[in-house]
Amino acid sequence: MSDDKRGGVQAEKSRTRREQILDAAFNTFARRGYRDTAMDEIATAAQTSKGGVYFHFATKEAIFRELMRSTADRLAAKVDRAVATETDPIARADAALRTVFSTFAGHRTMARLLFLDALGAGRAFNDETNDLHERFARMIAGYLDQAVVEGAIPPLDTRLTGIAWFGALNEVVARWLMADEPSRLDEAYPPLRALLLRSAGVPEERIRGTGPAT
Amino acid sequence: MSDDKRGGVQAEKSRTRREQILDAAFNTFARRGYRDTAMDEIATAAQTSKGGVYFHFATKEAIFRELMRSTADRLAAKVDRAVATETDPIARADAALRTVFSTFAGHRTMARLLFLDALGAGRAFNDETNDLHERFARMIAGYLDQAVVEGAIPPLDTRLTGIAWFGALNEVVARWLMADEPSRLDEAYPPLRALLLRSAGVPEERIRGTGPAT
DNA sequence: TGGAACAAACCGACCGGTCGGTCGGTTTTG
DNA sequence: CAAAACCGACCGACCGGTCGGTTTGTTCCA
Repeated sequence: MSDDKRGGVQAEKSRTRREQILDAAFNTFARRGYRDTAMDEIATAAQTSKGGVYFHFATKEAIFRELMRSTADRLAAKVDRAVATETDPIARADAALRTVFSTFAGHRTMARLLFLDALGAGRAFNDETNDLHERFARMIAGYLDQAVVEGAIPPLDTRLTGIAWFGALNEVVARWLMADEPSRLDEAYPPLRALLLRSAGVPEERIRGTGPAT
Repeated sequence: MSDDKRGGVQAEKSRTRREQILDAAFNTFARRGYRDTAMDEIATAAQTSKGGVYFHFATKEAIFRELMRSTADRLAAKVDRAVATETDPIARADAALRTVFSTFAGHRTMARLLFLDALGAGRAFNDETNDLHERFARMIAGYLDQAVVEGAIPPLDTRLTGIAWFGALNEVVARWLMADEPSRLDEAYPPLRALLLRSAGVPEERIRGTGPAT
């Protein structure tokens, strides 16, 4: 977009200021959420004025968009690079997962910006959402505990599994809501069922065997 | 909270009106999101006035809270009931999953309210978030496709698996961000790794075998 | 070299609109 | 007639975006 080849002091300063603003916006968005962040805050944090910010960016949304994309770009590139160093598919999965984890562990803010969807609204919404997730994750974990006790599945980290199951379910439903994909939610049931059961160590015969008529 | 035993016409009407408001709020929140819903909208949709709404509820947040909780209660109860009809753990998992799916399929609004976290903010945030999820889900699916081609994992619905994996990862990270659990994100790596690999049909020996030293 | 002329970058007071919540008053019910 | 329920005009705070004006850097010519 901006291939400024002329390296004047002015253009240089401009680029720097742009980065300052992006940086300030990144931190503020990650800390206070999109809606609760005022343009004045970004301006102040970037040590400039609102007018200055609006010289570099058209709207608040534009800042957010650019931030989101570039951050995601960086993460995706990092993962791609890590994956490229391996050849075995499983080693690749390991590399990808480890890259994401270590990146987030080192940059909580990045994780917040990219992965905390509910951060768009204020505290009220956020807290309530949080409780809901916690609640369902626990519910699933409880059932998993029972299954372990009854010997239906091998012992495992039921807490983590509950969280992961809920996350997977949530995401599938969210995709359906947002993109109408699949057109009928039920279509996602068989593969998701199989995936979840497998993930808990249910033997393949049992998965195929007990499946309802679809 | 409100154990009104006296069954006067007044109290009855009051309860009805309360329900009306809750109902209107439910629909409006689900359609337009928390922040974008104005109290006047709720009032109008409930065929009353803002003053009327504020007679029954203290704040906007209180309405949302009650709505979220009661809706979650209903869903959880429904799942519990469905699960109770089965004894075999796998049949129970089936029942739970099917209940959620069919409930949501029949009540999209409920799904939106409960499962679309990003709905708290406006369109801008929502769209961007949506793109991000789509992007990473596709990325994962792409790698899974490779793994299938190379024969490392059996053929499966890579699209759905990509979505589910991302959802699981997202949720684990989100829990860490919100509740500091686990305190160090890395601690979630081994169990999540195992869970994801298992879900894709990687044999148990491979999962245990290739694991990094941690 | 100096300085006029021009443009890029920046500033912050201000505007327009929104919205949660309030309050004095009115209607309905017991 | 008292209490409950309801109404809607209004208030005050907030906030994204604008705009006229100022500062800073760049160019070019005498």
